[in-house]
Amino acid sequence: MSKKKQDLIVHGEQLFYNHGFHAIGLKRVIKEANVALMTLYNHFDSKEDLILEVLKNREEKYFSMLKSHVRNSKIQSIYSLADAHIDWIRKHNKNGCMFLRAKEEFSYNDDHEIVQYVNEHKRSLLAFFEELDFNYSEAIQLVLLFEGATALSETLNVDDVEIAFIHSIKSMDLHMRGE
Amino acid sequence: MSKKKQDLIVHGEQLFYNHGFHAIGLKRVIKEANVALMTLYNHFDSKEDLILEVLKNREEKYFSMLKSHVRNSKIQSIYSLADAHIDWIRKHNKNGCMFLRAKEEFSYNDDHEIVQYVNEHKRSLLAFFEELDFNYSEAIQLVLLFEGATALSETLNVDDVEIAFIHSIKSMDLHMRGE
DNA sequence: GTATTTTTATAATGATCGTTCTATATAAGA
DNA sequence: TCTTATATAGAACGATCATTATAAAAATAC
Repeated sequence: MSKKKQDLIVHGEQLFYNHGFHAIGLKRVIKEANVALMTLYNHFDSKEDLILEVLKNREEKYFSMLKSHVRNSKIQSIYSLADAHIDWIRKHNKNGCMFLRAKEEFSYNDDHEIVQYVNEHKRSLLAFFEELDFNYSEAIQLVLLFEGATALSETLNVDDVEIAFIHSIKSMDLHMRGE
Repeated sequence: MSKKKQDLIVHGEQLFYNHGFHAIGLKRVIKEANVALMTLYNHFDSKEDLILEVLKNREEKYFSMLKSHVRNSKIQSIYSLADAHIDWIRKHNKNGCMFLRAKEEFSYNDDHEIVQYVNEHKRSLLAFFEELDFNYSEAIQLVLLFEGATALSETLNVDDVEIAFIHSIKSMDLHMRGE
């Protein structure tokens, strides 16, 4: 991938995530990426096309991070994944889930490519847990806890969120074993 | 409160919630509320002032709903509150938490009145659970589950979310009793 | 019924938006 | 060296944005 294109994606991700998709204009993106406007339109069809590529790039980073934390047993995996998710929040997610934010901002049209992409992304997360041999109900519970940790970190101290998050995972773990 | 002002708040809430704060212009709000532009500016200082009043109105509705579901014991209360929260999601929250969305869209400035208000709102929710005699750790866990249910309902079937949500509450309940 | 307040429609402000066009400059490959 | 692809700056497009100004119409109060 072209260096300029990469710059646009990297700085686009930062700006869109920190300020919102509608709030950030392309002028700001090209300024931050140090790229000419026509270079942006050379690499991307439109603003929404850029946003879509930013999201795809972020999804790839997140899932490859998750996959690197899978352990031998499913129980070991969830604690490892929970730690990794909190680390991710600390580094990249102080402002909520970027995918949900994208869906929210473009939800005026259910058929919108971005909306559909986010729906697929969340289904992928659910499928990821199911592939670790959690059943559907358990997988949903895990996604609920992951979403909760992300959302809660927007307004509360991440250290406190981490404690509650791990505590909830533990409760779920014990509950599962008890059955 | 004036009928016109009420209409602006009601329709503003719907539009801002469904499409985003930056994505919706005042023209759209007054059109939907059937009110003249100058009437809007007669009742509100600015767009952000309208947004703030919309949020305050929504907070009042949500908390009064929650309070009406408090039961005699804390354990009875959390199941009742969990049901009520899922009902609220079904009725008003298919697009995520409006308060978090507001914070996200105005987070370019931490000192922003809207950002501070949302922080206070979330602290109020935490305090609400603490007043039900849950300790700080338990209260955070509950808020995490509530946030998780709201976020998850954006992309997954609410019926499925409800099952996972109640299941998580149950796990937490049992874990608390076990100590 | 007169006075006062509220609501209305319309237009202008200056700014920014996404997108397109033109034309020039730079760099790489043959 | 000639060609081709890529990047640049700058202007223009039509549209929309929040906000303010003006002045007439409607509703309300005394």
